[in-house]
Amino acid sequence: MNISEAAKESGLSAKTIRYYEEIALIAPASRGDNGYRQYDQKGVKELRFLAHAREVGFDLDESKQLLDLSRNPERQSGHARDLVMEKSRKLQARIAQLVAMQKQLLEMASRCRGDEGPECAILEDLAAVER
Amino acid sequence: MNISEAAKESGLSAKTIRYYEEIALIAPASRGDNGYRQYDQKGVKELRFLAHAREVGFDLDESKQLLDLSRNPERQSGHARDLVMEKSRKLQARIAQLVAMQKQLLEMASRCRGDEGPECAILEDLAAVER
DNA sequence: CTTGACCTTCCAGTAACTGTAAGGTTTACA
DNA sequence: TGTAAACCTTACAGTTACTGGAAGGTCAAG
Repeated sequence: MNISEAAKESGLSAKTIRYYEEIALIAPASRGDNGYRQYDQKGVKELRFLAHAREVGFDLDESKQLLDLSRNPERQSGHARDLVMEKSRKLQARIAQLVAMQKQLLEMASRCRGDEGPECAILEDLAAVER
Repeated sequence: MNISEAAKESGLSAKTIRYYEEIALIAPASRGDNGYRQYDQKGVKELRFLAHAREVGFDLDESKQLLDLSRNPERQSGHARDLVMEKSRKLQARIAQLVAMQKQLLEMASRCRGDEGPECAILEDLAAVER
């Protein structure tokens, strides 16, 4: 199958697939007589794996580690688990940070009349020395 | 005051301040005889404003809009409020997305023994067609 | 007078792509 | 048979918001 079908099947864009090949995240695809990249089910499965890993928040480096692990029959499941738990911890921290931002935004908005006048606590909040 | 003191006072790095000047987010600082950038309280206040806006999640473009608003005495508070509410909505969506990721990570981890053996539901989850 | 801590500019690199240009191939249809 | 749309290719630039580093000028202390 050509790259656009592999894209459809995997959930990645054709551009992204070429990019993953370029940075050696995946092996170079075999080529047809016309020079077009050819993908089989095995290739698509790897692409899907990467798409899913990215979706749940792994960066490319981590996704590659996971993929290498999945390719290795000698693997230790503890490695995959460690990666996931570490990611989960980081994600938890990031969520807490965003929740705090959100709270502050709503607080600022509630103290701003939001009419045609110039008075706005939002702008004062941002200019203040400490928060 | 020199750039490193302005950095300390504003919470930005000296590098970042130069960068903000370069992209015209702030006006070019005046220079002393030695060519060093000079900052006064007004300049520091703008830098602090930007630092705070970034901290609560605005990107540089949005931060600039807010800063322009704060500089304009003819401003309408509704504009600032709109920016904040829009950001709040986007943040809410992002948080929901991260929470969903987090949930999935924990679910995957719970189904992986995490020992020296190769069996690991995490890797199967990632390889699966749909989730 | 030299050492260290400043400051300057400029260029490269980061993450993970996306956009665009310029061109070759394939397929459908009139 | 011609041609236009829809593929494919590579290569390079742009994105966001900086950070790091090199090469060199300036300043304050001892």
